[in-house]
Amino acid sequence: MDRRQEILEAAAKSFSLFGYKATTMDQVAKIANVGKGTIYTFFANKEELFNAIVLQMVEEMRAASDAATVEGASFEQNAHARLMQMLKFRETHQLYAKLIDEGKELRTPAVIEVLAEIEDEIVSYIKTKIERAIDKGELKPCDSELVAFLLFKSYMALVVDWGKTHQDEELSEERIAGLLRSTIFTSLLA
Amino acid sequence: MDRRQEILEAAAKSFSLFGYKATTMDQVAKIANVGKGTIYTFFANKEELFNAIVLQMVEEMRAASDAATVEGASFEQNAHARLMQMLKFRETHQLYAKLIDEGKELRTPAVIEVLAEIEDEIVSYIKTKIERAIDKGELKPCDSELVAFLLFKSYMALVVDWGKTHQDEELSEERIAGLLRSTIFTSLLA
DNA sequence: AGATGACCAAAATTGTTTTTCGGTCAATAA
DNA sequence: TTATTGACCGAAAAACAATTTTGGTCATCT
Repeated sequence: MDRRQEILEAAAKSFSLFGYKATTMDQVAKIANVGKGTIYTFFANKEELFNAIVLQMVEEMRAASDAATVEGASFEQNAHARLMQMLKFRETHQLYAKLIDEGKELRTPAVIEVLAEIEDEIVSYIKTKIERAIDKGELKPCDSELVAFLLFKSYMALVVDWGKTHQDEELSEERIAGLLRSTIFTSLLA
Repeated sequence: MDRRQEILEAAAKSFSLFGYKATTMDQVAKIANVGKGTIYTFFANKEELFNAIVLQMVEEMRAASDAATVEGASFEQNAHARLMQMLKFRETHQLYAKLIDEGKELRTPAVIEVLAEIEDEIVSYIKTKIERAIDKGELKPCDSELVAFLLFKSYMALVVDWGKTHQDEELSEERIAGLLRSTIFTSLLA
């Protein structure tokens, strides 16, 4: 068997279960059935191992988001589906949920950093989708970077933040879709 | 002189300078030139004294925001001016800046709570402005609560969050105004 | 009757000891 | 020769103990 793969799987399991800080290299070595030193022949240090795992997760998210896309549907429909899909990952995906919690509670720097990178990744993913829609003539030209940022932040606010100020009553997906349709999305149409 | 007023001024000074946690009741008593026990004849405890000070600040903000309003200007212009005004308070107003920092770094619960209340206050202030504009026929009917929330979060994202992911290069006010004009604001017009 | 500051328990801070953990590398195995 | 290992190390964290600070009270004094 591939030792590198064994290590990746063990690390993914441990980070998902215990988070970054509470995962020890001894722990990972034991789960992977390798000596601790072996890990360091594949990964320079704990943080690089962690980054590798997170990269895997980002790919999973991208795949899930692409899967939520409907060929031939409007930009609005697809953008909505993709953003909702990615935001659901925050609660659904064990590792993601764990990292969000650890970032908030423990303030682990490596985790905070990686969470910011994930969000950047999402924004630039949205940005490419906007640019493609502009090329197709579906949207009118705009500052795609800013619009992607605004869209992401808006969804975050409605999906994640709203519940915190309104006794955890989360907004229905329909209400979110309706609000954004009548504000941001229509303005973007060509 | 009014002992209650002396205490309020002393507390405002101390909270602004040192934050909530690092302000002691002995400190406030000394600055106000009263015995510590006297404070407790006017305020039930430290947190109530704190709330009284924050309430003063919220009034100041509301006044500053109203002052930024131009009679006869469009909803967009006034909403923009008011929101920018309130968001500038975050850096400008010594107490507000101190509290934001303390909430983030120290995590003082009383501070976090009060910061959330301030934001709620801002959102409901925007909400009333939206409703008034709808009544005047300037805006078409909408879910004023949600729109107010979205507007506030959008401004927060552009003014406060953008710099964090883009090496602290903050967006120009003109760029912010332009983006929101071409997305949210135009959609709201009647 | 209003104001005060010495006083108290609880909480925070500081100081000390013990344990844990990331990373290395000489020894070992293949 | 090359890949793997786990005992070992210093630094950092956790656990624990000792000390100080602080919000709040109340008997005393204007």
